[in-house]
Amino acid sequence: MSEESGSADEVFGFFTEIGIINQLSTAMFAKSLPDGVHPSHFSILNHLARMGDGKTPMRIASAMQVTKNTMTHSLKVLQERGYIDVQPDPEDGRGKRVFLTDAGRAFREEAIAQVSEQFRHVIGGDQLTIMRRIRGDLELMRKHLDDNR
Amino acid sequence: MSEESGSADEVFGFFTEIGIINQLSTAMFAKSLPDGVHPSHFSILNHLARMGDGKTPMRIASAMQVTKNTMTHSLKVLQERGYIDVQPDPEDGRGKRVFLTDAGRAFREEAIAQVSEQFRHVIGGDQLTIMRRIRGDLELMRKHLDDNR
DNA sequence: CTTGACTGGTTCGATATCGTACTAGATAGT
DNA sequence: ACTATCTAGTACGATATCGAACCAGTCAAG
Repeated sequence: MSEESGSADEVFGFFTEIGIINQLSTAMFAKSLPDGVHPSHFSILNHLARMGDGKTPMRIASAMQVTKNTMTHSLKVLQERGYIDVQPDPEDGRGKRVFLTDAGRAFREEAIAQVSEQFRHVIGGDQLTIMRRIRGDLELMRKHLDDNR
Repeated sequence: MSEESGSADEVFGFFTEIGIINQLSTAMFAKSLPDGVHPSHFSILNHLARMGDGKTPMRIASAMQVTKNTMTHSLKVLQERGYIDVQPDPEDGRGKRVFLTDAGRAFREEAIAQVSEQFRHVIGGDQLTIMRRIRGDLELMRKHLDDNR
């Protein structure tokens, strides 16, 4: 193998490792969420709670790294469950604004409690140490990929 | 916030970062694959080429971290495309064995070339350095999650 | 042997996601 | 002011994935 395919193997192996960790953590996450609520739905609520609501669907889609189609679908689900309130954007006739309802905020709090409980059994001191150690590098990698996609 | 929710935030942020990297790399990967071939399909071919074919669907499913339902579906796609050959397991009346065809091997080679080409433009020396630096920690984390799910 | 528990694989229904195409409103160029 | 281009959101079809239910073959306990 040439040095190019050697690094290709390295790159592929790296992203494979990332993929497996993502899948295992997402599955664990999904299991600790109440029935029928997908991790991506929770992420939207979490984003709105942390960064402030009243954002447009497109802004949320960009932040969540999904297409606007997916966001339309996810918001419909959250709206049906009464966790968000979607209103027309007063400043842009095309746009909408997404607001958290009290039920949405309550649900998020509850979900965080359940997820924390679940993860407390799996994530120990060693794991936290690893997370803190490589977090910066992960952010660098993410930013680079994001800028060069 | 208490120290527990503090570490919950840390954990959540870490896995979010992992998820975004996974999504960006998968999307990039998918774009550099020929029409209609999903990254997961390629991964199966790659696994069979690297680890040797003749494995059962269940073994492949475990290695790929997907359910057997998904494997049934993926194998059907690969078979329709003529990339694999599925035969009954002579040692187990329930089981099957999956073999790569010449077309499957050729397709894998070609895909690797295309993917390498694509990634060469995005993954530079800095990124390789990061990958090498955190690869060991990622493997530790993956193993831990895998053992404790 | 025979029966009960387990395992490999398939089928079915549900869902999250994406790509393409479309509509309606906004914005820039002339 | 008009037109062309761009953008926000939706609709539709396709697909990957999962969970639950199911069938058929294996295996162990008596």
